[in-house]
Amino acid sequence: MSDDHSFNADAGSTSASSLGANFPEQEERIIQRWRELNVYQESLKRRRDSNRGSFVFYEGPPTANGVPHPGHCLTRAIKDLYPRYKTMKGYFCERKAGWDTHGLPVEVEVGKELVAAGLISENSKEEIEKFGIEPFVHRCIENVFRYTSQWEELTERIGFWVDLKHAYVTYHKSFVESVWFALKNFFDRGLLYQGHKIVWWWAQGGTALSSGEVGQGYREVGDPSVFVRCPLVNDGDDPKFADVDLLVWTTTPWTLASNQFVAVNPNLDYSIIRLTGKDGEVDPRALVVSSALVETVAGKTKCTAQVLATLKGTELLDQRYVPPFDCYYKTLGNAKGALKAGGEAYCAWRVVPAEYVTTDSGTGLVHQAGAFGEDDFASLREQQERFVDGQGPDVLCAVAPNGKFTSNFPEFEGRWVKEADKDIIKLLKERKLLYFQEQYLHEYPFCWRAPNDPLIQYPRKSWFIKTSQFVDKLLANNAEINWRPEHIKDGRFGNFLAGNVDWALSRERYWGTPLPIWICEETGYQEAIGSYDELLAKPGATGVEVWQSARDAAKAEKGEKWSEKDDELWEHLKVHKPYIDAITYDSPKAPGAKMRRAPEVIDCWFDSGSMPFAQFGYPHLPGSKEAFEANFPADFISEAIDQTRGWFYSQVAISTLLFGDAKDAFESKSYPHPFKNCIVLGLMLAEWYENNANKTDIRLTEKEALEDFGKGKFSKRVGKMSKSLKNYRKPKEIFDKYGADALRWYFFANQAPWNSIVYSENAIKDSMPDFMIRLWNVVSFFKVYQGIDGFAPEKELDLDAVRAAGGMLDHATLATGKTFRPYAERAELDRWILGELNATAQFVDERLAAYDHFAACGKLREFVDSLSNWYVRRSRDRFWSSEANSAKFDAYWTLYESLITLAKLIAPFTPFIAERIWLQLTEPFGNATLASVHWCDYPSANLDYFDAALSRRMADVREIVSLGRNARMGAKLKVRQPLAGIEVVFNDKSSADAIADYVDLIKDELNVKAINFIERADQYVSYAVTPDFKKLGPKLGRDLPLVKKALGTLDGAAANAEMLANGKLTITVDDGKTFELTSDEVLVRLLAKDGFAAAQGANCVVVLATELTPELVAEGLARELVRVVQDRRKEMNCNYTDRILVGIATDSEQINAAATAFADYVKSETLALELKLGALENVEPTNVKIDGADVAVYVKVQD
RNA sequence: GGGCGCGUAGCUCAGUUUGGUUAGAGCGCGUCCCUGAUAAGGACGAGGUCCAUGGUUCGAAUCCAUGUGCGCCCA
Repeated sequence: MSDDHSFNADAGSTSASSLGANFPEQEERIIQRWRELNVYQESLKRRRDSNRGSFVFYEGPPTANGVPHPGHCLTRAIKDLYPRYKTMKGYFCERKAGWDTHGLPVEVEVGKELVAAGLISENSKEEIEKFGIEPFVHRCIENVFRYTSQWEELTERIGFWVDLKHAYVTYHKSFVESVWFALKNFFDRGLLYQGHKIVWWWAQGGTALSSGEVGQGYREVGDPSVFVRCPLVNDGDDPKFADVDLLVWTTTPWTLASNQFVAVNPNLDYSIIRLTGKDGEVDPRALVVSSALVETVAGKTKCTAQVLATLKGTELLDQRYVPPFDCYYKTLGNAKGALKAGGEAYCAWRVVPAEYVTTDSGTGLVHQAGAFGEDDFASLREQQERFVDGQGPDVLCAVAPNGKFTSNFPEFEGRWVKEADKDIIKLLKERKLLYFQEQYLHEYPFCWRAPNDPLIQYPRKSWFIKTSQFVDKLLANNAEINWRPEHIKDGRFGNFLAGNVDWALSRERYWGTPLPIWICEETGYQEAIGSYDELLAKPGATGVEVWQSARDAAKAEKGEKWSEKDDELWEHLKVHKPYIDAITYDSPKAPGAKMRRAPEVIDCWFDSGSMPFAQFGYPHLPGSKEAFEANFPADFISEAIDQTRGWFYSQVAISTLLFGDAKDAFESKSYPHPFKNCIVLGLMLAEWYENNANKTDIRLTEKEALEDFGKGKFSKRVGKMSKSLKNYRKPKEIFDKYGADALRWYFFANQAPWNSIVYSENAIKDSMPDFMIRLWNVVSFFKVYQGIDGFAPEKELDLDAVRAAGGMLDHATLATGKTFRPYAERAELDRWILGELNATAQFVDERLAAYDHFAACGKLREFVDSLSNWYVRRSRDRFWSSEANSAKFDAYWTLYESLITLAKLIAPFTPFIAERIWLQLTEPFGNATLASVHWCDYPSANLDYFDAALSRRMADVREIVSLGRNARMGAKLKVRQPLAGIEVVFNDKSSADAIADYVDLIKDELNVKAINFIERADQYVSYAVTPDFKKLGPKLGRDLPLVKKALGTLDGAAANAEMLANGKLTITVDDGKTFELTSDEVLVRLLAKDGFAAAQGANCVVVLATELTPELVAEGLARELVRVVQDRRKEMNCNYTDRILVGIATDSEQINAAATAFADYVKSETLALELKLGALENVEPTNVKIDGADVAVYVKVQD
């Protein structure tokens, strides 16, 4: 590292030509440099013992078994921004990468492969088990890291600094054992239990589907909607319930055999009605329906209804009824159980309450079969809760896992439930229990792997974590988290927590963290195991040999190719299926019986939520306790909003249960944890072009669509990225065309991070000019003239002192430069931009500290605009002047310091261009300056240098110039034509005095000879007086509109005069009241009068002198000549310093005269040694028209 | 069906927490200017029922209520 600057950041550039932008190419070079110099690792090392302490970042683990897409670019960019910023602020911020490796997505991928290879016939559990769990799991492991290299490439290319070498991996033994530790803790505290869960079940395939899979398979179908009579038992002998049927509604007739309850909404009104048919026949049995639906229900069978009684839903509760089928009723109909509250009640076939029952459709009474719907199951659970344990209703289920009826429903035994619907309805009709049936259109899920198989809801045994017991704590923890945007806290996330249900943890699959529960084969006694060693230490533990022999066999097969990596892999495999299943031990409860593992694996979200401690192998690995303590909780995490119920929840839930903040937690930690700040990102959308004739025929760019489909034959679409449609572009395209900084800047600067963002090439491209390109042009400008003028800060500073000060070239260091003058001695323009620089640094730092990079970007963009379009533009004369005076050095030092500081300020946002600027500016210092801008301290602002009055003055000056240009435009007088002068009319003199120093600047900018500031000029302007609403609103209230009206009718000039004379104004309004207004309670605006070349702004009016004298015209022509010659120089690729000879040949006497009169001016502007009237020999002329005359211009470089 | 978010110029979005009477930016469009910083730059213009309705208020894009359209998540 002795020669840090041997790297030429822009090889091939020469001092007298500008630096091409070439962002992508230069970024690749910088990546190379970072790699070679270990810049990231070094940046950490430099902060290891920082007295600022550490800043903790958690990487939410992506799944590496898919290709990274544009959405991942966004998360990785945001995840990089804050750690970089905090590192520069002095914090030690490690960034440990991680990989999510378990779960169904991996299994599905592998299953597909096996099908494609002909190794299994279909992607089903049965087939996989036939194939063998062992080889299947091995294939899963291989699959997990299939796209690792693509991920690593993307990570490096986008500039995401993260420690990939020491990444945590969820299938690693240490990680799995950490997860076990947490689960054992939960089990021992009674928080992990076995229960039932209603799942979407693919009966033909014998497996449950995850919600994501179910979501893919919804289709609109027509299902039967049936209205069934259930006679009330009326054992209370209430006369109003005699001969009454409940009219019960369902859309799944096949579940009626398993009916257990009828639900009503306790808050609704119900009516008992008597129906009379069209033919006058009176129904002998009355019906109970929702009062709101009486007419609708009666109308279905064209009956008229007579209301016999109206009652509240609550009055129906606990009424017993006879279910449509007696499968269970015949034996259990009179079963009772003891209630916790005392007394006893019938277990089933009662009316129960359910708030979700509505009157939108049906009858307001809903059939409930606990086995076949989540709502139904919740009702069942609610009922079970009322009873003493074991005495309440069990789940009734007349359907086998294969989707066929069991012997409990003998009429239909062996028939597929969905197919039986029709015959079930027929049977109901025969038994006169069917009131009405119709078709009902709704969305219903089908299996995504077998699109003709409808899914059914079905109960499965499952392991749960009692998260619902901790709702208050989850909410208390959540309340302390700083969410960006804020509404997540009480909105989506808070609501989700408030409605918490127990976490269904287990999965009946193969590739996942095994559930660490061992069960006695005889007594059912259960134990949780916290680590592999603990397991082996159990009395009578055996079964390791299964793993051992498999490993030996693998080793033998691989022979010499066996490596350390294989050793590691097999070490991890120890804790996975099927090897872990082979391990058994002696049951402590039954002599001779074995403890065997519960066969399930766990939800992979539990893995990711465990990463705060599992990434360190806590608490088993040596040093893990220290590592965990030092890195808990995280200061910052960020993911997209889809993680609300994913990683955000899994982390908060596990952390709250495990670490709580009270005695019932494993170890008490104060809220919030496990993260303090979280930026929730919006969704990334794709943009594509769709063939109007065929919507699946798409193109990713407008150009391709135009070529392939033809004009007007396609439409632009914006929407979710879809793997199947392949409607998004590869990140690499953007990197290669515009660079990673361009993409990062687009993400950071274009919208608040929680808004959804379109991944659009045009949008990315469009966000470049006003920041990246403008900034680069300034750097390029600086380098060009620095080279010409030989401005060399490294020669003015003491290199040892530079090094001793940290090599960061901060203000104090630069101030020791020989020609560096204190700000106070510099021109207003310099003091202005340095003030803006400090204000910008202050603002950006403050916004980043508040996790508000969007606002920070706005400020940075504004500063670059000021620097480029005002500071450099207005300082060009000083850079171009041939004199080496202090004004020139001031300009160089000001620009140099601005760029150095700016490079540091933007480093977290656009790390590549920041590095490149830093290297460009510090290269000559050799190793006296830091080798990377990312090792620097983040600039600290000194607001003493920011003069608010000066900032305002400059804004006024810019406004005057803008108005002047506006007036020129109106008068059609281009800026190249000099004018005699302008008059600037102010309302008060102080404004004019304030900007008196800028007369030359304004004259130059507007190309006029003189400026007059005048205070009142009634010939040019009139005055409009309006109230200052903010001040007068509270004071005048209702009278304000009257005052406004009165002010509007005043003679503005007179009112203004009175105000200036007395400092106040007395007005009488319509109803005769009089008000006295002080001058700061009203606003006076100037209005330009018609008939002048003038423009009005907020504070002043600029009036142009439009008369042209022959001298002014001649000067204008001379400037035309300069422009033509400069154009020619550029065409000829002259160096900036080349001297030339110029010839002008024209018949226009005016032009000849102008060339003669302004020969010196033309020569100095164009670096011409000679200006000849007439042709140059052996030179091709350029023919142009100036002011209507033909002119031949000859330019030749002087050797 | 529930929850959350969003609705501002042709397009993409700021502004809304803390109400102030002339609502901003970029892109695109039009007119023009400038140019040895060139992946440039600048000025000006056209373009807005700030989703709708009602309310609070001297005053509403902003606060409240209701409705509506879209998106996301869940059912």
